[in-house]
Amino acid sequence: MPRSITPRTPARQLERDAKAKARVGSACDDEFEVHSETPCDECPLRRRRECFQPIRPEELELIADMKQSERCFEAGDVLIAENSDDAPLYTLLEGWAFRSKQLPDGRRQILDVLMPGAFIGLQQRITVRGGHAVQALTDVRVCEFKRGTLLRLHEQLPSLGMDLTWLAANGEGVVDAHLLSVGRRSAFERLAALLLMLWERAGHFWPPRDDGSLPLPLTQSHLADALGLSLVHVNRQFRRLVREGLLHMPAEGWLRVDDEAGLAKAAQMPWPRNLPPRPLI
Amino acid sequence: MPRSITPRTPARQLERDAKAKARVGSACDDEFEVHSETPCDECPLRRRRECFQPIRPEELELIADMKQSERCFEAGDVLIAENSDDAPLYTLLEGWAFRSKQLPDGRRQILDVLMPGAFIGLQQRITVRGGHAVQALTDVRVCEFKRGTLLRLHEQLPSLGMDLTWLAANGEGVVDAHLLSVGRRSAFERLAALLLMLWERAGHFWPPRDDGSLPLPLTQSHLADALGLSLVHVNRQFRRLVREGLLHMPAEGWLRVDDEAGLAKAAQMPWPRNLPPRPLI
DNA sequence: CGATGTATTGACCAGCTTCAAGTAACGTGG
DNA sequence: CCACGTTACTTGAAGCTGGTCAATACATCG
Repeated sequence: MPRSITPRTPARQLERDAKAKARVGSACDDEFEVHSETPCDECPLRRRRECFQPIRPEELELIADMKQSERCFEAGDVLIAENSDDAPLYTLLEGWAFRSKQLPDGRRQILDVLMPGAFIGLQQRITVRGGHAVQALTDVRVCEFKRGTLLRLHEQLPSLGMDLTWLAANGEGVVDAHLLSVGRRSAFERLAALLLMLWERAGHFWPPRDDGSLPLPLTQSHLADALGLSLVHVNRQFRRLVREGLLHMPAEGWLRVDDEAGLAKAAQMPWPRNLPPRPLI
Repeated sequence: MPRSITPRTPARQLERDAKAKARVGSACDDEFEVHSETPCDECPLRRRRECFQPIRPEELELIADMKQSERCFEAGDVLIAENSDDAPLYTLLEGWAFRSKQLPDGRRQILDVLMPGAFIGLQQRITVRGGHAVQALTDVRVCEFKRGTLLRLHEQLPSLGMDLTWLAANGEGVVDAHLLSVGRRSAFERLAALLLMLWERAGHFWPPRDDGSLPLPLTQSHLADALGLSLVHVNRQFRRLVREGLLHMPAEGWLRVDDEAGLAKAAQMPWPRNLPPRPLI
């Protein structure tokens, strides 16, 4: 299986991502907004009890204290460059993003897809050796933390330090699962597994449209880079999933899974798979 | 369809790994040794200043306090099963091990190779959803920690809590790099990259033999499972690396890299790549 | 000395990439 | 309003990477 032929993402695509930066019109008007619009104790994310663990008042207070500002990025913007050694620390508040790494010749691997609540930049702060890039898939709003946040969270409230360890360890688990896919699942299984996971996670944050579909702001090119496949082959396998009645795309950017159990079977995944609530910092 | 795409590790192999458990003759006589043979403040691992960060006396004291015992496993033993929800916490003291995940039908992906100093079990303690298995490649000695170690390290010494976060985040970085390989490197590049990484890391812990070779207790079958390739194809690419004069195996289980720069070039990797010292807990 | 595990090699073929071409949707500027 | 450029999605044909099957060699071991 020539996954090793390893498709090289056309330079065109990478340029496109960069060019998106130049676009105008975003959900937020000021990229450099300095004041926090939303007080942490009213953070709408925390109301999603099924996603996030409850928090104690003193924890919330410390987090609010470490919050520096909110920032907005537009779809395609690079939040963190791959080799930045002084990356900021964010929590994703709204929108989609992804983490990726690249080979010198431009081949790109998407490591993980980020949804609200994701804690961004932990690795860059810690590991010296080349980290990963983080890029926005949609317009995005993040909460930026002050310098020294990691240390202070650990020192002042060990329970939050524990949460940081939790987030880091959980992140590794997510990549582990993805590596199993890319290494040992067929193209068909791989795509099924990824779409099922995205469908499950997206359901936690966005309400379905009237037709039951959820947003999926990944292009097939993104899916290809996430799965280690070529764009063309992702398309073929996607068509097959549709043909078999497991899912369909009512509109570009919208996905509807019609047979979750069937998709899970195609993906060789256990189902259902209730994810426990996670810490939100 | 063919699950054929992805090579399925023969059941034979997995059985073999299990059977190894039954073998006799190991470096340690008693698998259930309860007392710690080595006081933490004399831990020989800590003398490797180029690998591990220095530690303060109060940190060392707490760690020693949390140490429960040392245990030995034989090559092939399963230290942690893939779906155990109550896994212990270890630090690898001697020997080699690996982390892996499996699909229901037996296809196996090796996620990471573990060498001395590796902190084992963090993910299982944290993530509920199916974790990974940990298995010994050679006879192995580990330091087992008491229950509640994670919490106490965080609560009593935030600097150690920070180290835990460091280890977890770094672990994710390692898997990220591996995922880039499996997803986007050709078979040849992939094998070169893995061997180069193992060569580099092994050099930190084991002295070269007279012929300059280092131990490499992975069979080609292990390499295949780590790289998402078939055993046969790993062999072909390995022969090619030898043919091109980049490395060779003077004896089974021993590797000698003859041209590090050339291997790095074949692997599409930056070189040299000096790894910073890491925390040792 | 057969049994087992590991490395090696050849022959064949299939999964996936590449190349190429074509459709559709959208925004732009004339 | 309509050409025109851009991006995303589709589909077909050809060929390469890497999988499968099979057989050999070689070591270690009870």
